[in-house]
This record gives sequence, C-alpha cells and structure tokens, in this order.
Amino acid sequence: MSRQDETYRLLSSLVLRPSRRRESSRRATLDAALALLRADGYGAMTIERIAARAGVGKQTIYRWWPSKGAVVFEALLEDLRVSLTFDDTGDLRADLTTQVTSLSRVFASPDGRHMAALIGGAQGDPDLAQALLEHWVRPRRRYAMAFLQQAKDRGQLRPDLDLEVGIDIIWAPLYYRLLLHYAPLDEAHAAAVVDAALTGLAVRSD
Amino acid sequence: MSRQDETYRLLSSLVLRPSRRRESSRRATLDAALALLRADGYGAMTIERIAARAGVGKQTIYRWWPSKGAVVFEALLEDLRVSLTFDDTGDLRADLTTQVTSLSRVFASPDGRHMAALIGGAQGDPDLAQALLEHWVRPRRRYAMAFLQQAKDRGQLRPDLDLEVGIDIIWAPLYYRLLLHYAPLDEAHAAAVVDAALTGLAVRSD
Amino acid sequence: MSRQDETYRLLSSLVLRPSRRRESSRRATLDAALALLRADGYGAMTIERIAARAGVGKQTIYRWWPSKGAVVFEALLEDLRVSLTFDDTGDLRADLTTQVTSLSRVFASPDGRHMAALIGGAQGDPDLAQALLEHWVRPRRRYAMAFLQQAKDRGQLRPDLDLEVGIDIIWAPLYYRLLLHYAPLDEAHAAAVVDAALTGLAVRSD
Amino acid sequence: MSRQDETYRLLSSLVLRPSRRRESSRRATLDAALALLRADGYGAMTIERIAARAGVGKQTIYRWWPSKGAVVFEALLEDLRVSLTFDDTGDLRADLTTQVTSLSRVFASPDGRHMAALIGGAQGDPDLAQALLEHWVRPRRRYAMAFLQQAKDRGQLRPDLDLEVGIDIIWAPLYYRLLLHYAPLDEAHAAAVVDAALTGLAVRSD
DNA sequence: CACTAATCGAGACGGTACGTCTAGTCTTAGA
DNA sequence: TCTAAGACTAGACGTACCGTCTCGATTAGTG
Repeated sequence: MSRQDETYRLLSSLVLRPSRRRESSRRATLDAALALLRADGYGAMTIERIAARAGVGKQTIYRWWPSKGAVVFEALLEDLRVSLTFDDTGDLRADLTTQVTSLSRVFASPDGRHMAALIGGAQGDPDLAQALLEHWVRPRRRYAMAFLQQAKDRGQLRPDLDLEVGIDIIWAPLYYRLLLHYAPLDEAHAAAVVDAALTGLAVRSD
Repeated sequence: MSRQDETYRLLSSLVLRPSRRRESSRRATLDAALALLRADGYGAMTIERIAARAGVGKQTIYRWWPSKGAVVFEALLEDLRVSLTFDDTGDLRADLTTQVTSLSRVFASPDGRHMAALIGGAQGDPDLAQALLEHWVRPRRRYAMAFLQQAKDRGQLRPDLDLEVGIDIIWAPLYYRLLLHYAPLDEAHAAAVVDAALTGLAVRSD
Repeated sequence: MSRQDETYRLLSSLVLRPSRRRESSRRATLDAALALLRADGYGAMTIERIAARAGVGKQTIYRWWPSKGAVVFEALLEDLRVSLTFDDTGDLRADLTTQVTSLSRVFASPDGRHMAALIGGAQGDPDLAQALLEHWVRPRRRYAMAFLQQAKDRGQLRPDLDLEVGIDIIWAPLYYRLLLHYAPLDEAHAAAVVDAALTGLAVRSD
Repeated sequence: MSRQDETYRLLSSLVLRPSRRRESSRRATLDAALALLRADGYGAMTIERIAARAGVGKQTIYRWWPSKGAVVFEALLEDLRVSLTFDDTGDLRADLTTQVTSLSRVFASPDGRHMAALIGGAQGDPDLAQALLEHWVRPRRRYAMAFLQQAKDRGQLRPDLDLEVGIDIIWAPLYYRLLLHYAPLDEAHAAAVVDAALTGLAVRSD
C-alpha cells in the first residue's frame, strides 16, 4: 500500500468516514448473537458460530467489534432496554425501592446470568470492560447521581454524604449477589437493602 | 475368596481409601499455577502450561481438579492467607474499618486482579463458583456474621436489622469496585463506606 | 435470497466447487511426511510432527487426508515412481524377470520397509487400505495383466491359465518375503520365482 | 547388594528359576485378550483394557510379554490350532490342495482378519515379528518342506527345484490376498493356485 | 510352619499424541 | 470495494494409553 493510500484510508476512517458498513450485516450479527446467547449461554458462544448463524463472514465481525463480549453486550443492551430514569414522587424510599427492585428483577431473570457472564468476561477483556463501563455503569450512576442530588437538595439526605458512596451502598449488593451466588436476588432483599442503607445499621447514638 | 474377605475388600476400598495422591505433584502444580498467575495473569494461563511448568502430566491435574479455575483458586487462596478474624475492641466503627480496609488493600493489589479474574471465571465454571462460595464467600460471611451479632447483642446495631443485608451493604461495594472498575479502591473509600453504612444515607427523621 | 439464487448456490457448492485448497500446504505436508518417514520410520511418525515440520496446522492435514497412513502413502508413492511398464522384448522369461527384479530391489531397499509398514498399517486403516489398492495394487496388476495377456495371445502361456492366479504366483512371493521376514529379498530369489512359476514345480507327466 | 548376592541372583534367575508366575493370571490375560480381539478387533485393543478385563495388573502383562501383539498372538495361536500336518496319500496335487484350502479357510474366517492385523502389527513390532516367525511361519514351512522333500524323493517334483521357492509360490498367494484385499480368498482360488504352481504358467516348450 | 521374597491387583504418575475446536488472519470469487 | 465463504497457522482442549513406579496384600517355596 502506498503512503498516499494509507493517508487516505486514515483520513477517511476518521474524518470522511463513508462508513460503507452494511446495516444488514450488523443486524444479522446482533440478532444471531442474541439468539445464541439466549439458546446456549455466553460461555458456549463463539464468534465462529455467530458468523455462521448470521450468514456473515468472520472477518466482518472482527472488523466492527473488538471481541466476542463486545458483540454480545451490544446485542443484549439493545434488547434489554432497562429503564434508566427514576420516577421522582418525592418519596425517596419508595422511589429508590422501585428502581432497585426493577434492576433486581432483571438480574434475577435469565438475562441476569448473561449480565453476570459479561461482567465476568470483562475481567479478561479490556474492550468489553470499557463498553460495560461506558454503556452500562456510567449512565446508570449518572441518573442515580442526579436523583440523589435532588433528594439531598431537598434535605432528605445527610448533607455531608458522599453520593458516590451512597450509590455504591445501595446498588453494589445487587451485583454482589448476582456474581457471588451467595443467595438469590428477590424483591424482599432489594427493599431491605434500600431500607438499611437509608436508615443505617447502627443504633442512633443521639 | 471367602464372603468375609470380599466384604472386607469392598469396605476398605470404599472407606479406608489410602488415596495414593502424591503430595509432591500437588505442590508442584499449585506452585506452577501461582507462578504463572503472577507472571501472565489468569486469562493467559492454560492447564497445558501449568502441567509443563510443574513437570506434571496433564492427567494428574485433571484427576484432582475439575477446572483451571479450581487449581488457580486453590493456589491463590493458599498463598493469600487474608485474615479472616476480627479484632473486637468494642469500637464497632473502628473494627469494621480495619477489616474492610484490609480486604480493600488486597483487592487493590495485583492479587485483586486475580481475584476479579477468578470471580469472573466463576460465572461460566460451576466448579470454580462452588469453590469460591465454599472457601471464600461463606467463611468470610461467617466471621462477619459472628462479629456483627456480638455488636448487635451489645446494642450497637439496630435490633431489627437483618445482618445478612448488613454484611451486603458493608462489603458489596468493594466487590463492585473490584469488578466494575468504576473507580479505584482505596482506604478512604473503605472508611467512607463503613461510615455511611453505619450512619445511613438519610437524615434522621426524628 | 430468491429461490433461484438458493438453487444456484447449492448447485455451485456441490458441482463447481472451486476447491480453494492451497497447493503450498499440500507440498509442505508431503515433503515433511517423506522426510520424517526416511528419518524416523513410519511407526515413529505422528500427524502432530508432520504438521510441525511442515509449518502447517493439524487441521489442514485432517481436512485433506483421512489418516496418517494416507498422507505417508501419497508422499512415498509420489517419490517412489516405480516403473509400471514392461519392456516387451518377446522373451517372456527375461521380461518378467526384469520386472520382478525391479520390484524386488525396491522392496529390499529402505523404502521396502516403509511399504511393509504401510501395508501393515492398512490392516487397521480402511482408508489406507483403499488408497493402497487403488494406487498401488490395481495399477500394477492392470499392467501385468496386459503383459501376460499378450504373451498368452502369442501362445507363450497355457491357454487355460487364469491370469489372475498367474499374477498371484509370480508376485505374491515378493510381498510374502517383504512382510514375513522369512528370508531376504534378492535378485536370485526373484529370478528363481519367475523360473519356477513359468516351468511349474511338478515333473512333466507327459 | 553384595557381589555374591548379585551372582546368586543371576544364577538363580537363569538356572534355578523357580518362576513363581501365576498360571491363573496367564490364563485370565490370554482369555481376556482373545475375547477383546473377537469383540473389538486388534486395533481397538489396548494393554490397559486387557488388564482391566482380566482383572490383572498392567505390570503383570508387561512382566511376561514384550508387547500387545505378543499377548494377542499367543492367545490366538493357542485358540486357532490350525493343523500343521499333511496327509500324505501319494496324490501330490490332492494333498497340497487339501492343505492350502485348509489355511485359506482360516484366512477367510474372522480370525483371518486377526492374523492379518498381527502380520500388520509385526511390521512395527520386532517382538511380534519374532514370535510370528518362530511360532507360525517356520513351523509351517518346516512341515511343508518335509512334505515336498518326500514328493521330490518320489520323483514327483522337478529334481532341480529349490523347495523354498516352491513353498513361496504355493503359499504366498494366500498371504497376498489376505493382506492386500485384492480379491476374496476362496477354495476355488486355493485349488487354482496349487494347480498353476505345479503345472507352471508357460506352455511346455518340449 | 513361619518366614521371606517374588508376584500379584490396583492405580497414580510423567508423557505423548490423539482428533476437535476456536482464535484471528489471509485468500478468493462474486455482487 | 466490500462481502461471504472458508482455508489457513497456531495452539489449547480433554481423553486415552503408554510404560514405569509405588503400594499393600497374597502366595509359594525354603529354612
């Protein structure tokens, strides 16, 4: 390849980006990925099989996604459409419980296992980890942060509270149970977590 | 052979079972696994390489461990020796902070990445998941439970508190940060989590 | 995809089949097989080692040959190029002796051991047996048959003779000595066999 | 071990040789070998399986036989008991035909495939080759030689005939057909071979 | 008749190769 | 030019046997 070709290619990929990417191949790939995920589970999937089922060349997948996890995550995310937004009724405890319960239900469903597998896969796949952070973790925390900030502004939360830590305390237990299989995820647990987080474990010393 | 002999033979083969497992092979395998883990990371390891480095037949590994993850976990656990026990000075907040900080330090160290990889691997490896639950999660929670129960008995915790939920709220954030890579694990975070969990997020309504 | 397209696709895959087999891999495989055969002998060879020496993936070998024996036989046959054709000088005894001696020399050479190993291997490898029959036994017998038929037409052979049996009697002793290691193969033996076969063992009763 | 001990040991092993070999183990091994040969064929057998079926330690087999082939050959030979002796009625052609047909029948039976497998195995197993030569080939040829010598003495065979070559010509075709699978072995073929060998292929030139 | 050493069954061991699978790259024909 | 198809190198998978090596538990023959 000549120097000029190279330059052109670089420019076009960054700037012009005609993006001859064929939408039909993208769709077929994601559909196949989702179908295989639901049928066989994350571990049993391979890029080879996704390509075969999608009627798409392997190269086409490697061209547009950095790893198996990235394909599967995109497919699952597109399908999952878990609500990000909070109802803000003013009843802090109720609104939080609604939100936490909603995620808990997803985690308890078959798709919960797939999320777990993806988080698991991300431990050895930086691209997937990146995608997960960007398209799952950060948006969720952003909305939660806004919600809690409003509650704080209304004086419903301790004024000295670090909201990042608050989010950790409320949501981390769901991920813990999802990934450690210590005990099942259910609505009672979700509600109890919100309750304990808001009230605190310690007796009131004042 | 007499009937009695036969019975004896059967019993001895089932019950006494001298288990001719050779300790030297076990040691070599675990040492090799640990060395490779530290050198290349969990993802880059293979049973083949563990066997080669240990100077052990692959079959010998497959004979005694159900999966790569199980070998690595046993090796890491043996080496880690993270303290399980709590100092119980009576100062609940201080004791919890000490304990949580200690685990946080492990998670922040290189071995934290290995623990993350193992928890990740457990999502697709039931044997590893089982081992993790049995030899990591449950013992830790058992000690934490005893500790919190004593605090509760002393009247330091809310009498209506579900201690399982309490443990979740205190420790889950560490696993969350370990696995989701949202933000680094450090001592300040550990202390803030303990603090928020004990005090609660909400303003005191009374 | 239209119905016609589908039909075309099916037909082209079955009939046209461009066979994208890469000649360079075929060559490297056969060369490596021959080199290993000559160096270590048939028994000590493995598909693994052929692949390694050829710089070829194992799968590529398994894709195109049904067994180790089939690869080795193809390699040896390509290299051996034993003459099939007969000089037909009209002197039946001399021509046969020339031909039998020629094969006897091959059998007495190092390649003879390899042929023996291949015939041995064919006893438990139907694919190799098939290849041996198709590319060694049958062509040889076809030429021998044509030669003997001409001699018979010229009145040099008994008119009631079953030529298949005639071929057996002349050539089988070479295979017998090759495989049973009863006594060495040499030119004197080859000539004696031709002589005895033509003349017969019995005294002439007329 | 002292020098004297060593000497004693050597002597006793060579001379006294109490041979504590347990006949029951030998029997069980050979029976198991034969059963597996008949059930699965030579290629599918392993020393491991023979030992397991015989209820015998692998070491015991390795102690007394040099290779799988040697065990199987001993087992088959013990069971086969093909007649070695010739009826000598004076009718040379008839007696030979009887004998050749008898071996042809064995080769055409399932045990023929096993003999073929053993001859095949002998190509890569010197111990088996040795056993085959000693206990199959040589005894057979010895008897044939004696028989043909008598015929020669009676003036039924050409006085200048090399009897080794004569034996080759008569019996080799059976081995050829057994091992090359060119055409089936049947009684007609056996008779035709004897006939052609005795009479010769060529027209009588005198 | 007890002793003692070879033999036995069992099966773990270090190895090697098997045949399969998938990764990720490369080649080719066709749209 | 980009795609699908799929062949390619590479190498791990988990299994099967190899032949060697303990390990106690039988056996014989000997002392």
